Amino acid sequence: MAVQVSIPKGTRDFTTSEMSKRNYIFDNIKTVFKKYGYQAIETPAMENLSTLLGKYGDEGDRLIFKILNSGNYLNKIDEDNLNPEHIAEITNLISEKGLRYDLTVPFARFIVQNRSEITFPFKRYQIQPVWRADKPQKGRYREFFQCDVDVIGSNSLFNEFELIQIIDEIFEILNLKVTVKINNRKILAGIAETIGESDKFIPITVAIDKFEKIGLKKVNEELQKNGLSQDAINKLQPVLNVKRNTTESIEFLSEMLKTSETGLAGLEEIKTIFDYLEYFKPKSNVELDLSLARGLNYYTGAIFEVISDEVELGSICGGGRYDDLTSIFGMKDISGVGISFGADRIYDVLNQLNKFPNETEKSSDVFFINFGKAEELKCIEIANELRKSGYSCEIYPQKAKIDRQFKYANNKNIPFVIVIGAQELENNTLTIKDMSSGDQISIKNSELIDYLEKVQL
RNA sequence: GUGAUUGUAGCUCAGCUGGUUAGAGCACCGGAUUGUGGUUCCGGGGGUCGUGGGUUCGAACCCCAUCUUUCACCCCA
Repeated sequence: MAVQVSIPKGTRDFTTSEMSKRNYIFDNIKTVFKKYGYQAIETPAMENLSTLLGKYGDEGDRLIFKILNSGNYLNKIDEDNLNPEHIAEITNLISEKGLRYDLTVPFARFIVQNRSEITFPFKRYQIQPVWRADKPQKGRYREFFQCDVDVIGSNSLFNEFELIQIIDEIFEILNLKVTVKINNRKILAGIAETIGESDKFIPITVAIDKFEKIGLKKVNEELQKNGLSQDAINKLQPVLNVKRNTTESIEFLSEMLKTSETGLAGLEEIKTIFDYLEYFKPKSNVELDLSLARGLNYYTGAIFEVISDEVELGSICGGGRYDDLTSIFGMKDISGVGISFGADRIYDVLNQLNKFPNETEKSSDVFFINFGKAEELKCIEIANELRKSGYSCEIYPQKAKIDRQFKYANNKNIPFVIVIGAQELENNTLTIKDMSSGDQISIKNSELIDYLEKVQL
């Protein structure tokens, strides 16, 4: 080969057919967001490192792509300091910008910076790529899209309920059967409190979060490794090893959390959400799942996760309430709740189940064969009329062999091909071929729109 | 970051214990068919075998390094 071309590790090109499928997902998600009054914002691909660093833990900091300063970025470097021990300080001197790692932290920055122009409660959605310097593997890329929808500046559990409605509506439109799992961080905190290990709350949530994946035994091992007493682990067993439906879980918790103020508050929140759901009756399963914890530690109240009932692929949507996200940027007491749809995983699920509608593949409704200058002019005239009526159509841009042009139309999945040659031009007719059946008929130019309506294109 | 794994034509892959001119299918181009695609037949172009080094009379094949692919862990969408 002449030149070796490639793209960076963990990134992808999207072909025309992949893009039409991706847009099918994005368009449907956006439509639903807008229907509930959420408005789009965008933030820059890069943020100041001071905005990003320290928000995702040490692990996260390592995964942020850093951007070299422009110009002579070495001019602040002292040669004596050039060794791996000083990597953090050196990084500070040569880089002050990084690519965004998620949409939530830039959103918090956005709120603080633009607070004077925002009407609270603020409902926004944001669909943009994010970047992580992770090692790529199955379902994990270095560049991927997040579709976030959040409402900030309102404590009401109505917002949690509305997000469940949105989840339910989107997956109904996409024709996917899903289960929405709900839990509450206050319940988890209450559990940690009642088993006497409040200070180990974070390791407990991290371990519980793995329950589905690694099973009870390994969760217990991990808890032990993190210094939980055997007594506490024993007390935790009934939470994990009994399968309960939502009602049973609520009963179980009201007994267990009797002595925990925080835990009972969380339970009340869960009850309120399920009361809303009594009226609304979602199509998806919505259940209280005590093993749901979510790794991200900025969540403080309700947490959500959505999994496909038909394909095992991890969570395809998740989120929760965070009471204090903007305080890291100096704006206190602003509570928010939001969820993020994993477009890449939803794509994989739809693809595996073959649930993309066929028309997402189609490029145009009608294709015109080009026979030469005179015929081409006629085609332009008819094509413009079709476009006015809402049909998409294209004319082959130059005279070429007929079979070549038909092949082109076939490869682009165009359902109808119109042939206007010397004969048709003379009689003011056109020949239209239905590419799926192979039938073709000759009709008057004026009958074309009627014909297309009849075949319900 | 730790441990495996992959790389041969645009794509998917064959290629024997190392042996001289590296193959197939699909795609592409031309023809059978100068107004008919998706099915048929014939022909054609396209590869310094990821890259660099080493062993050998001889390397796609063995050794080392490096990049890349995929996967598990960590973490996460």
